[in-house]
Amino acid sequence: MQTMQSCYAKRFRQLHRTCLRSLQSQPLDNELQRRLDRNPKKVEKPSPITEAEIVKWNMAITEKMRNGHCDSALSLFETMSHRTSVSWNAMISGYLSNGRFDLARQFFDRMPERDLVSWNVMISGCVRNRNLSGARILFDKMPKRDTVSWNTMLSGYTQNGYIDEAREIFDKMPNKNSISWNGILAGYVQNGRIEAACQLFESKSDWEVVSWNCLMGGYVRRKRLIDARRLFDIMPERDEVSWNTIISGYAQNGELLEAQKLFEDSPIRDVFTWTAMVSGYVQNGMLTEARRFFDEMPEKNSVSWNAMIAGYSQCKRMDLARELFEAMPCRNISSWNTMITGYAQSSEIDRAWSLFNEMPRHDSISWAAIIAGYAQNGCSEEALRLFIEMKRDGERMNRSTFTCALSTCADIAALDLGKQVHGRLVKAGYEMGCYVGNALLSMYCKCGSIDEAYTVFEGMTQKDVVTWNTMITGYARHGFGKEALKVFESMRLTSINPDDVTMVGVLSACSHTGLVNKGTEYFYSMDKDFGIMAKAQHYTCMIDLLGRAGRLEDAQVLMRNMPFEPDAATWGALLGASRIHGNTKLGEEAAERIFEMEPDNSGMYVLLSNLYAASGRWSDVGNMRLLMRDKGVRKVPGYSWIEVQNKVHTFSVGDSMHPEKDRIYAFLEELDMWMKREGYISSTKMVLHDVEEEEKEHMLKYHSEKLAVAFGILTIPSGRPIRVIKNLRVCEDCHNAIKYISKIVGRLIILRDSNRFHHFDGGSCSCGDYW
DNA sequence: CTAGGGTTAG
Repeated sequence: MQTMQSCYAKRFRQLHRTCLRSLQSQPLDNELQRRLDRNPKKVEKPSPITEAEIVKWNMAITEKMRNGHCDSALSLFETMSHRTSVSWNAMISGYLSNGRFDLARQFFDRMPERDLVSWNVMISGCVRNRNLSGARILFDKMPKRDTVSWNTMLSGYTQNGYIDEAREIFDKMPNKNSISWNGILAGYVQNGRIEAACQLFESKSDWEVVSWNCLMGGYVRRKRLIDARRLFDIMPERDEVSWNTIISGYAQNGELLEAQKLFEDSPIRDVFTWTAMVSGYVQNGMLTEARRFFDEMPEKNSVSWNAMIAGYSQCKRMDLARELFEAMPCRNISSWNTMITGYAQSSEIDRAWSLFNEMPRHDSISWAAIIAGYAQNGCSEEALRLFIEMKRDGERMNRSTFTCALSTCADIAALDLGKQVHGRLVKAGYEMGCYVGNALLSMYCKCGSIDEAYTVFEGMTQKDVVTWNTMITGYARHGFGKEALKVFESMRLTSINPDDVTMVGVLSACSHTGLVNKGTEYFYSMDKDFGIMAKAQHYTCMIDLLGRAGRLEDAQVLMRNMPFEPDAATWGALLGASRIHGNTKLGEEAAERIFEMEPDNSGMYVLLSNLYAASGRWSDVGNMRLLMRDKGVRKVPGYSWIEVQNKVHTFSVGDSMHPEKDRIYAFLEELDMWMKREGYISSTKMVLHDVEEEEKEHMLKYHSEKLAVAFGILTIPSGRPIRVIKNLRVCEDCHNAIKYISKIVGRLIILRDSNRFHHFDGGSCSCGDYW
């Protein structure tokens, strides 16, 4: 067991390294070095500068930095003839608060004599950048440490979820002040260990009001309003934060009457109090009330405006949001971001984009919002292009943009790009926690690289239920049912409980592998073993499982007895089973029900016409086509794509646009000859087995997936798998043909269709011709 | 340069 673990850890590191290598090294910032090395401007009469003057200069630098004018601060700094460590520190902390960690670090490394504050500033910069190991190195290296140094390390650990390390720091530190005590308390609170926080809180009595508020805030965040209120009532002194915390607690949780009562009782009503009320009403969808409070507010800041704008935008009232946005006296970056998010989520991506271009400055949230906007509106390529632009803009990727990038790569199955993102992730020094790790795992699964997915999975030191589910479902969708079940069995040995998603994965794994008895066993023991009630999805899995195994009768009985109304997916499972087993009558009935529920589902017409074709009812095949035309069912054009050397090549049926088309077509002709020699017979009569529209054999040969596969064989070096993605289900003839092709050329071909993965190898497919 | 409350992404 132990050696297995370290073996995977090693493979995980190797994967990291290969991803890192695929990145180009970043150019060094030589320009800055030149500017710093340049001699300070010679003053005609070198008059001795007074201490008061130095202080004035330093304050000016701090002021410039506070207003975000890094360049003016730098010119001031350069012009100074006497720089004290305070000047250097002002530059460093200025850069840090303006998000320029790299420049801050360069100043820190170059400053002649670092004082205690310089070290502390730099450590806090690392912490704010979530670079804990960097912070720790500095902390261990610094010649002298004061309480601030210890506290910075402490809060660094707690804010990033390392509560054990934080506790170690806390226990070791020689002098503790009230900030240290509050630090460890906040650590427990922020990491969800509210009981531990409570215990600590009871172990001493001289807590400051800040800590009372902190614990109360913890209860509020966990919606434990009664506990929060108990603290509020007994705390020895209350400040405005105490009042605002309890008020916003009630407001956020829908208890607006109580919130309003406290609002009136409160001795101080500041901007926070008013905004809490507005946002409370907003979050409960009570926009009129929110607006009344908003209008009555004696003073508003940008956050108050933003809360109201967010309210309108969450209700898709972008007209009203826009009105406020235009009217507000000073917008901050959040206002812009709120508007962009609103437009993106109302499918008005063009408006989001023009605001994005209008806004004065972008932060990581603006980028995440616009990128997610494009990705969610189906423009994955555009989203990925923006990532590159984001880097050019100097915005560093954070956990959010990384996960967003990974899921976008997963959507279009861009494995090479995904690996580059993986490389950047490693380079940026992110620890493989669940948040990032799950996205990475899912990317490898959806990009068809199931082995690398498993490497990531084994390498992850922290796994949550999502991690396990992703791996199980990943294996199931790739047709590796046994592996999926193995993962599930090892999950049962951990303390993490399976949930309903896990069981959908497990059941579909059984179904794809034909493990009828095992699946049935899991299905009926779900409730007893894990306390999971079967949902409609689980019944659909079971109907699929029984149907595929040819037990169509049992499948129908189960469907009749299920406590839900069958939906299109359930009938779809039955239709699929009927197709495999050639039960036309049952198939027709299922199809009819589906057409009633989802008249536009073109995939189902295809499935039904396949069924007719399989039983030789050719006139019905023709009728289906007419029916589709009459009902105006919009055919989704089928296309496939493949990534070669970082570029995505897209093919549609009979494609004649690709620059390499002559080579591809010639190669397909040659392949065809070989395939026929091996015994392949094309099934040209199955006219509608795909929504791609063609009838003749020579056209069928050029289905988009065949074109993409042929292109892949021609361009991807041998030994590497060919990964092709198709937006619809793969058609039967292509599936058959690709099996032959995999044997003839001796290559592994991995095809992702709209439903699942097919691994073609040596003439057979991992789906066992069941899909 | 290290604590607690209101807005924006995933």
